[in-house]
Amino acid sequence: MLRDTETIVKEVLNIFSKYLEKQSHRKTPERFAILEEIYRRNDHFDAEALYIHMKNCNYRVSRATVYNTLELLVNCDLVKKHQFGKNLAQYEKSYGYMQHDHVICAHCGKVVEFCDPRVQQIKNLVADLLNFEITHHSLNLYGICGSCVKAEEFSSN
Amino acid sequence: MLRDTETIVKEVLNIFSKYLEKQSHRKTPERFAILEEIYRRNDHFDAEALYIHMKNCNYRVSRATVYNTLELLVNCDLVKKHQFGKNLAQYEKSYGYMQHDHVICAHCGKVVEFCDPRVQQIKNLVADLLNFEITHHSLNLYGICGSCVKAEEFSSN
DNA sequence: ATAGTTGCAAAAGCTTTGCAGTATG
DNA sequence: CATACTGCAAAGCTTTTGCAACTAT
Repeated sequence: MLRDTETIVKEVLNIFSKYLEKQSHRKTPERFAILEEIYRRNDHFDAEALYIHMKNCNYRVSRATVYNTLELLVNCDLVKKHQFGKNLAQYEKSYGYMQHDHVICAHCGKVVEFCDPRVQQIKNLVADLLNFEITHHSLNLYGICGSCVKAEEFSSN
Repeated sequence: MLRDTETIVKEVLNIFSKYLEKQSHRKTPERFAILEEIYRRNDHFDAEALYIHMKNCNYRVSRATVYNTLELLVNCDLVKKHQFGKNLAQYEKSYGYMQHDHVICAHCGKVVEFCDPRVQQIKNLVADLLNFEITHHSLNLYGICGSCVKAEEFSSN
């Protein structure tokens, strides 16, 4: 049974609050507002989109604070940061979500998530063989999604 | 038996030449000089480092040409482009190399290569399940390498 | 009270683009 | 000889930084 958004928002605000306390960081309204906005939205987003969205909601935040807060949220594992081949960081909320990786359509930009236990096996083996303490990973598959393939076939006929 | 650098350089220059011809692109001395420099060097590099290196070797090239040529080389599979978590593209020569992935040390920046057949299995399964034509992928593991772990233990004692 | 945070704007860093000149096919 | 390519410099974009004002503790 999936918990509703309100419950999740409460939980993450609480987790963030405890994290800030532990790290002796200040609990500013901006930080909580940004976290809340992230968890009320879906999908992947970049820093600029989040900033614009905050502005549209009449929050008075700066880009600097958005970047600052995103970094904190990444550090306490409430948000994941990705790079899907472009020079642009993409973020996504991660609390309560299963660990997953991404397939990206090079044509339409669509991002689809998937999960494969073999990724963990690879991490374990590499950590062992190469003597690394692996903290996280990034696996992106790039290609063309079904609908874009069809569109291509259509236009070439 | 590994072929020597000269042989490999000749082969890639030849491959690039044929690629340019096929695509009706011009065979300029700058393009070949850049390819040759890449294949005479090792490890990963970024566009700026390559540009500086060309300058030091008294080639008269511009950044624009470096970026332009790198894109061509990526397109004909002679060079691979990576993003190791930073907003900075890293490149590496790929001809004659086994397909591999990377482990990156978050402390010292060291990049180690590894190869695991399960990556291909994952690609096949995802292509099938999600109906994608996968063209390439990027798998990076991030962590701390053995020597950096030791250094940490040392400094905390 | 004091120092961590904020907003703003400027700067930084990587990459792309516009343009006039050059050289390839 | 037409035009793709080049160098150079400027612009573009994302992200970071400096600083004065503010505010959480």
